[in-house]
Amino acid sequence: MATLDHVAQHAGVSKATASRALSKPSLVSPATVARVLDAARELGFVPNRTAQALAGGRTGLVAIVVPTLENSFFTPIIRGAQEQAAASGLHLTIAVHGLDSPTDVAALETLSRQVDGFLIAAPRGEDDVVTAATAGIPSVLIDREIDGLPSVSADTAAAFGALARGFIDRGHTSITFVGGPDRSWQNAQRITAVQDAAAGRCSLTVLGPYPATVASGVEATEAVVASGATAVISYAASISLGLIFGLNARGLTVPGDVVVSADDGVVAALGLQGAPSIEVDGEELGRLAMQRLLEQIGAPAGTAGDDAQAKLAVPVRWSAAG
Amino acid sequence: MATLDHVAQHAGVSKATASRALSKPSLVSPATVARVLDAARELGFVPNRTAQALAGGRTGLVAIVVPTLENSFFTPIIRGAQEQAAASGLHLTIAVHGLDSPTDVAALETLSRQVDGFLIAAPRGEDDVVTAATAGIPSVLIDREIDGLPSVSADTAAAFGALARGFIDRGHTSITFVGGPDRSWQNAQRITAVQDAAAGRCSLTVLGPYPATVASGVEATEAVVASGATAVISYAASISLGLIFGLNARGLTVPGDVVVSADDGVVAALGLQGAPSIEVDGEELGRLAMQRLLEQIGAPAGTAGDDAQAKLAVPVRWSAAG
DNA sequence: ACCGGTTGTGCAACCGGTTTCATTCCAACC
DNA sequence: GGTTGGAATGAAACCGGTTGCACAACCGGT
Repeated sequence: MATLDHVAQHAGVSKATASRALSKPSLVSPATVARVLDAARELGFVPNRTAQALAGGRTGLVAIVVPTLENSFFTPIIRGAQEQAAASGLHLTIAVHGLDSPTDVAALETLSRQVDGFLIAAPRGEDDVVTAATAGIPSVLIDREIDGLPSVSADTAAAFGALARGFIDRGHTSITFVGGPDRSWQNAQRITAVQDAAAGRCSLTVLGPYPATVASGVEATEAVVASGATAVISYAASISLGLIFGLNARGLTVPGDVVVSADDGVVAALGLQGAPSIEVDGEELGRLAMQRLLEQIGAPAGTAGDDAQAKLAVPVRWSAAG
Repeated sequence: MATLDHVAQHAGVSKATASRALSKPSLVSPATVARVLDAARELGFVPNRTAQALAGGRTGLVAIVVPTLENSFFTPIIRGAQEQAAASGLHLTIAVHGLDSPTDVAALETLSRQVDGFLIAAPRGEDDVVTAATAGIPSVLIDREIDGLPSVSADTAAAFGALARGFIDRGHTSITFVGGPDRSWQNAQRITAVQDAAAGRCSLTVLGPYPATVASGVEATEAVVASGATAVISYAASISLGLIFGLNARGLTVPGDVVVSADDGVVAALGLQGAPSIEVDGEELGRLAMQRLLEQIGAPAGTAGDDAQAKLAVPVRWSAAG
């Protein structure tokens, strides 16, 4: 395995110069840089990241904290973050924690000594727990806002409000919102947005909490039917799927008898005509968050914008009526 | 931040002794070990993994290669692997590659210099491509077998055979298998198993390839109906979900008119009475694979068994008829 | 011809552990 | 009583980079 020493020798320069030629070429004369680069290429030199980490004080590893891998909301985020990290030569490691217990905080504290930064998707953890976990290590929150911490969120609350208004505009007079975990920050935002949209114009039932699974959607069917609503806003694709199945099983058609919001994929897959869908671009969310983190860390990366708490717009689409 | 030097000083021993007391206590007198441990605790000493890695020649990082994060088959595997790795103090990083192109192999070659080992879930890559990627680095294949490489697979082929026999025993005379990617190793195994089970006893239609998504399951409905089968074996939970929706949309009940295999979760969620389900314990798969890898690397881990190519049984369940 | 100010380069220290080798000490043995 | 061998420990080399500091060469300005 070729080391920097070999490269330096091969290029006829010192180790220090070789190092600079590779990492800070501006400090070295162009001719020397070229010689070193040639030598490196000829020898197939790949810098040892561990050594770089030890000397440079950075590990080249960042962690993303997600409450679960099973919820398909997080996977595109991870993919986006991973790609962005890879583009800067960093590795991404995944920590699965709800960040809602002291154990989780302790685990993160240990982890924080081994990585350069955190991307935190912790919808449920208390503000102060999340804040504690980010102490002393560059961090970016995903889909969650806490005063004083940088974050990137999808503006689903706005989308849900638009969804409710859309339903009202289309003549619905009774809407049911199928909500997520009680302690979820986004869930609270969404409920507020839907309530604001419905206020005085339409009756609104708020159900929940329901976990984001198909089974849970099926289970929610009974309460949805009982609510008498003709329009349903669900917070997760899997719940919509379960709801649609549950409604069908009771002889109700979707979107004939009841309109259920879903995501683009479900609406297209099931051919739901006239149904609204919203879709969070999770990959973009992950990418943006990672960009912010890289900036904080001081790693090379395209610039992500400057507002500390960025909002990503979430489009609402109404599929063509049949 | 306390370093080994501080600990050594605090305990009144040399750095070398402190190091040994912490990592190879058998080489040090019990009394000294105790002193060092006390000092470490008092100072809140956390070993610097980067330094350990540089000195020890190991990075403490292992990578898992998966073709996608969107397919829910892989997420439990990742979780299992992650937990097992964490238990040995190692980090897991995720590389998303199909391992079916030269680019992927090059990316893995670079990655291989930065991690201690690979867990490879590459259903589609050619044998020799996968073999090339594992050259020179400890690797364990997941759900895929190639001569000469250690692997851990779920015996879904056996389960699918049992499923077919179960259908036949229950009087079905026409079975359709909805298959996955053409180049998937497991898919080939499964087709063979189903064919063997059906041979001479039952008519069999093999459809595919269909990607593992709900939309794809909906799309497959037409061909399934055309096949005239009363029993359907699908290879993925998402496809079963799409199929069930598609069949319902055509006025066919499941499992009344057509019985569709699914996984435990779907059967339970949808309350499908009398339907068969198979379920791969992905978490266990990931855990076992990681154990094997840790053994190869020489990291501390419980022993995983000794056959190089391990098979994990996949149970078939028939839910109670209504 | 002399000087302050870049620019380019090399030496050596340093990051924080692990490991080799030498040394010391003491018990067991002939 | 002298030798031998194993256990416990320390000094220092080492892993492979990065970086502070010193030094030489070269610049334009007076």
